[in-house]
Amino acid sequence: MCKDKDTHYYEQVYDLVRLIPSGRVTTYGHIADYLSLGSARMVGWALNQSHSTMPDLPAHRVVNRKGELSGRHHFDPDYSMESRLHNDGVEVENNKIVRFEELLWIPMEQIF
DNA sequence: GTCTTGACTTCGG
DNA sequence: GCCGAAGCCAAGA
Repeated sequence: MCKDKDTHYYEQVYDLVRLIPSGRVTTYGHIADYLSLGSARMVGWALNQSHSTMPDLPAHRVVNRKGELSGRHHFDPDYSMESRLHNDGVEVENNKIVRFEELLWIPMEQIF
């Protein structure tokens, strides 16, 4: 870590998303709050760029505050979020995470 | 250089 | 409880 010019805020987002355990999900707001980005939109931008920089990023575990798979449209149709989440043991219904609050993974409480 | 859009969140009606 | 608007920061045109 602590790279000179490569220390972009997405790097922290990617690293945090990678730390998300299987079967768990998190929200943009919690990531932005933990990284002190100030806006959840920064997380969305980071994940948007992650398609080129970090294709292996488990972004399917990141959803909006409603527990909705808002970014599923940005995923590959053959590897949709529902499929990956279901593979992780997460139940998804109507593009929404079942028992979202129970599966919600907060970095501040887990790491800190 | 400014303006618009974007995988969001929160407040107000 | 649901819909509309504002706020926020960053990147692309």
